[in-house]
Amino acid sequence: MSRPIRVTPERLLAAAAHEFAAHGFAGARVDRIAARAKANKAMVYYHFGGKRDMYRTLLRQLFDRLSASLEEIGRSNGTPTTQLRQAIAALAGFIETETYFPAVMLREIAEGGTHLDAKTLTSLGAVPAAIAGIIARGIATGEFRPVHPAAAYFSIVAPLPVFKATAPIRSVLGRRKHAPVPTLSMDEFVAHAQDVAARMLQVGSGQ
Amino acid sequence: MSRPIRVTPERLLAAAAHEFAAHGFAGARVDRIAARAKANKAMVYYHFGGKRDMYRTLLRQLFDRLSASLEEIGRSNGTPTTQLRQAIAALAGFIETETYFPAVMLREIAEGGTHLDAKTLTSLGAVPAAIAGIIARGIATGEFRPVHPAAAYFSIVAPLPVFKATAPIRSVLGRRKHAPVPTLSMDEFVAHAQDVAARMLQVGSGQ
DNA sequence: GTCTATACTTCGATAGAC
DNA sequence: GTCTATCGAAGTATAGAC
Repeated sequence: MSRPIRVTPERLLAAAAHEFAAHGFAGARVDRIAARAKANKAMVYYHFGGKRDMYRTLLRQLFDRLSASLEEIGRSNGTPTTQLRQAIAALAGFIETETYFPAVMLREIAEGGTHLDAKTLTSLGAVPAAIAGIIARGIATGEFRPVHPAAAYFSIVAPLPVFKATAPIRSVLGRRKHAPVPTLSMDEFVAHAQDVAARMLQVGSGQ
Repeated sequence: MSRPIRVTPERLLAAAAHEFAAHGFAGARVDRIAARAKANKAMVYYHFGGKRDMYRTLLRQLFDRLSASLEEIGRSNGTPTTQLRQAIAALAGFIETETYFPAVMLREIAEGGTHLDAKTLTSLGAVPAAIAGIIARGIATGEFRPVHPAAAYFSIVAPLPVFKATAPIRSVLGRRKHAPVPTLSMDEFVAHAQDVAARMLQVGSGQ
C-alpha cells in the first residue's frame, strides 16, 4: 500500500494497444496514444525510446501472457483432449479480455513480422509451441490421430481471432436484406471450435 | 489485336496490391505505388481519384473475382461434399495466384472494414455467402450434419490465408534451434483443410 | 493522358526548461 | 519524470504545362 507505482508506462501501453489495433503500426499516431493515456507525447520517447520499441514491448507482453496461460494448461494433469479444450477456451478468454489482441495479431501476421526483433519473435513462437506440444503429446499417447502439428495448430487457432475481428464487418453485413451471416455469439463459436478440434483429431472414422 | 489497352490503371492496381499488402492502407505510399507501376504519381489521382478510392477498387476486384469462382462451383452439379472440396481448393488457388490477397484481407479484417464503402462491402459479402450456400445445401440434403453456417465458414476459410500469410514468420521461427514448427507445404495444408472440413460436417460420429 | 513542380499537412522525434 | 515548443522529414494532393 501507498506504493508509488509508475502508472505512466502502463497507461501508455494500454493506449498503444488500442491505437495499434485500430490503425496498425504505420497508421498509429504517437499523439493519439499520448492523448488517450492522458500523458505527454514526450513520455513515449522517455519510457520506450520511440514508436517501434513501444510496439515491440506491447507485442511481447501480449504473447508472453498468452503463452504462459497455454503452457500452464499443458503442464496440468489433464488428458491431451481435455488440455486442448482448455487451451481453446483460454485463447478465447484471452481474446475477450484483451480485446485489441486479434486485430494486432492479424496485422502483425500481414506485416510478415517486419517490426519484430529476436526477443519478440521468441515470445511469439512460444504460443504455437504450447499448442503443438499438447497435440504432439496426444498423438504420442494414441489419443489423437497423427496429424501435422502445424496444420492442426492453424486449423484450431486461426478461426478464433478472425471470427472476433470480423465482428464489425459481420454486424454491418448482417443489417442488410438477405443477410448471409446469421448471428453467432463468441460462446457458441468457441464451442464449435472445440468440437471441430475434437473431430479433427479423432482417431479412425476416416472420411 | 492492336487494341490500345489502357495499361496504366491495371499496372497501378497491381502495384497497389503489392504495396497495400506489404504496408497496409495507412502505411502504403502513393509514391511507391507509382514507382513500382513505372507511372507518375499524378496518375493515381487521375485514374482513381486518390489513395482510398484506389484501395476500394482493388478490394472490390479481388472479392468479385473470388466470389465469382466460388459461385461457379456452387452452381455446378457436384454434391455439396464435392463442391466444398472444390471451394477450398479454389480459395487456395486464389491465394496462390493473388499472393497479396491474404495480407490485404487480414488487414482489412483488423481494420474493421473502416475503409470500405457499400459497394465494396457487397462484393466482400458475396464470398461468405457463396460458401455458406454450399454448406446450407449440404445440410438441407442431409449430407452434412447441421452446423451453424457462419461457424463452419470461419473454421473452413480462416486457416488458409492465415497459414499463407504466416509463411515469413514461420520461416524465421523455423530457422531456430528447437524449431517448433516443422515444414509444411501449401498443398499439404490444403489437403488437411479439406479433411478437417469433411470431418467437421460428417453426419453422426459424435465426438 | 502524362509529367513537373509545389502547396499544404501531418507526424515522429528532440531540445531544453522545470 | 514531465511539459512546451519546435524542427525536419515525409506524405497526400493539386495546379498547370505539354
